[in-house]
Amino acid sequence: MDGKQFVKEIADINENFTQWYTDVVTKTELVDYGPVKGTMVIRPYGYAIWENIQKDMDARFKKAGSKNAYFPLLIPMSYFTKEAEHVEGFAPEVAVVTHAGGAKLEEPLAIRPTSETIIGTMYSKWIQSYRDLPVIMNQWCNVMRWEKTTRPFLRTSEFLWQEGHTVHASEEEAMEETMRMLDVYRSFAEETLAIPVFTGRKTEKEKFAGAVATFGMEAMMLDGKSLQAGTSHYLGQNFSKAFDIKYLDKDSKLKYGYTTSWGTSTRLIGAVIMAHGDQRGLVLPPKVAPIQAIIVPVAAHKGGVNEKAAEIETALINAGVRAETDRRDMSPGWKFNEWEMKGVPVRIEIGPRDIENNQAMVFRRDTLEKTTVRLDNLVSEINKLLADIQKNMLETAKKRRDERVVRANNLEEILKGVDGGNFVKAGWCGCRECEDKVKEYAQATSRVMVDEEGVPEKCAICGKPAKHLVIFARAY
RNA sequence: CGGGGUGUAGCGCAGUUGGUAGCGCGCUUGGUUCGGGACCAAGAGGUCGUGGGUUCAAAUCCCGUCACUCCGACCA
Repeated sequence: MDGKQFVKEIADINENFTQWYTDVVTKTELVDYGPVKGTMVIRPYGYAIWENIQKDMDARFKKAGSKNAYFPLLIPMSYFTKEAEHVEGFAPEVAVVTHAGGAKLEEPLAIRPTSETIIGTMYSKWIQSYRDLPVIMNQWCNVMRWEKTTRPFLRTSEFLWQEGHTVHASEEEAMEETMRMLDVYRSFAEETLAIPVFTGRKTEKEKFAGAVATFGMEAMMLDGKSLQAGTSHYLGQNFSKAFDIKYLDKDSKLKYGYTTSWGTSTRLIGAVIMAHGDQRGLVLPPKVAPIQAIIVPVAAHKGGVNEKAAEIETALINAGVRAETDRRDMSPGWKFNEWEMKGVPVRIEIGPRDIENNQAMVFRRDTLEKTTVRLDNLVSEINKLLADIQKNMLETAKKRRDERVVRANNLEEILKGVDGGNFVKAGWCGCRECEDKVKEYAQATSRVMVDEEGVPEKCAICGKPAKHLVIFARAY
């Protein structure tokens, strides 16, 4: 048997990307489907990725002055009605608890779809003076949005995320915070997930319900579609006025604060899968891979093999590598394929012949290259290799993306661009009608505005003077 | 919420003139194997999604219902 039989297990990545994705998340044991429609069970292997994401991102938040807290899951329905746009935007997808303790509740309770309302309520109690500002808090939690169609990680009824909520004394400071966190997300995506992203402001149509301005980061998936991988919202005084977040300023005047919120979710795991995967399955960036190096003993029944494998494992763990040894009683080929499918960045094969020659076979998942490494240098070589894989994955993804960003001067070109699996940059006059036209004609939406790259003269849709340079793409 | 598809062993499926359920993988036990999904032998595992109807007899025919899934409209 060659590798072909194995490859058949995962759908063809080019022929049916959706099926490929579903195969990858289930066959690699990242998730299982939950009993309630649209919910997912995150299995240990998938959850470990999330833990690595959390750890890395959390350190970046702390560095940016944020502290973690926790707010309740259940929010009185009346809280939502305080901000008009917010309630209108979220009402259709809020799950509501009507009964508890064996009786109907006086007031229904919303299962949080996001926590602006309850956090705003608490902030209004906590903030008195300009000395209390800024308030920068984040919570890691689950939220629930009753989506019509769902897909593991990308859109599930319940998902894990982090939501940061801040209050500032001035508009400038709040805006700065909004952009700072957007940049934290961008650097995290590139440095840790090895995913290049476009960041920029969202159009009115695409912004968060209740925000003054929404900024997002968009990542290109292997099929050329875009995934919104994180958002940072400038909320102005919309929420501070709705929730009465006021402080007494230096000039003894009572003023409303300016708030922001920012979030990323387990969708990031979906982004990693769809930005790096290949025909064999997952390809995980070393920084988030649950297992960075898998050791596969060959002919383990022969003397010294298991001992050598254990020795290598210990040395790697001591050097800070997440290493494991696969001691299952299965043929080596089976293990090779399984760990490749699961995206482990580095595989180390150790057998009698290697031990004799004081070496090990080392395989890297990103390029599928196999080399021999002397046992004396193994630990340092693996560490070097992991760093190189991390770097190479970003470069590869960036190159792939940059080749698929095109310009368009009219609707036909926009359609042609997205049909070819590209991101399309085009001038836009700023009106909703033109945005709707693109949606109707090309099934593509505006992702972010990247005005800093230079705004073209004319709107590609209506021909009137352009106000923005927009990236249009089909999106998840 | 509109259009299509599928429900049979853990997974993937086969099963029509209606006659009491099968294949591959996986699983268990024993043995031989082990450098790219090993082999032999013996096993375990099913109220055929669900409710009703027709019939001596239903996985199979009829009616209802539920679930899942794909494609559209809505969304991190």
